[in-house]
Amino acid sequence: MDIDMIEISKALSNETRLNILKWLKDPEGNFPPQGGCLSEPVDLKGGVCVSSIQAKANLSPSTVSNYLDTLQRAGLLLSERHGKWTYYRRNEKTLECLAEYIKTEL
Amino acid sequence: MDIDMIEISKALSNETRLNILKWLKDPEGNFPPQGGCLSEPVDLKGGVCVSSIQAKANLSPSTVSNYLDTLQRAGLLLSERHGKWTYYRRNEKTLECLAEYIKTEL
DNA sequence: TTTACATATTGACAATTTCCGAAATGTATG
DNA sequence: CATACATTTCGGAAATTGTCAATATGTAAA
Repeated sequence: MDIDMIEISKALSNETRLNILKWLKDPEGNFPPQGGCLSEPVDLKGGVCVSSIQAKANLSPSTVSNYLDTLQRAGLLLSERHGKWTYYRRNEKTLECLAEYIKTEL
Repeated sequence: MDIDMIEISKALSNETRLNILKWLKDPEGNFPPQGGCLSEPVDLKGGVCVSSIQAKANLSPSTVSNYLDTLQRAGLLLSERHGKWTYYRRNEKTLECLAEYIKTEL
């Protein structure tokens, strides 16, 4: 796993994006139940759809979509599409690597 | 110790600033001997003066001075003035707290 | 105290980022 | 297929950042 420290730092240097990351630590506690409208039951792995995140962030859909993309490109989030919805969840692997990188390389 | 994650992330989202932080992990290996012009011998604690860093970064003095200030305001560097020179060194405490913060809070 | 040098601050301009509304795309349903 | 809805992409205005040259400040030495 390679850490693009600049990309990650840029992604983390915004309050809302930081909040999204924290909120997704506890999806059940921070968001309404997900996947209720899906025809087939799917394991969403704690993923949350864009509109739930958008409602909590209180920013426009396009901005939130953009933020989620930024976090994903930095490797901090994973996304999975089911029907109309895109579910985003944390990429714990990257977070672990990041902590390790800071401890040993930085 | 409180971590201002946004301030720190902004400071880290620039290649040169990231390099400065890494260079300062090994001051003896990366910079010429420091403090040679001081009248009294002082323990510089691995600190490196601005002009040495500027020479290695290959940017203008004002830019480098600015970058060092940014890193210091984020708590990542410490500075100490001796005579005409300002010696900058890493603030390991913040780095440790940062890694810990990412592991537990983020 | 005049000079020289190390660093910091200021002012300017280009490049990038933030954030939105509008438009486009994908997907399910009538 | 036509519609509705979730999300993404696009285009642009405002704010921030990158970077420098010029200027200012602090300090030591002549």
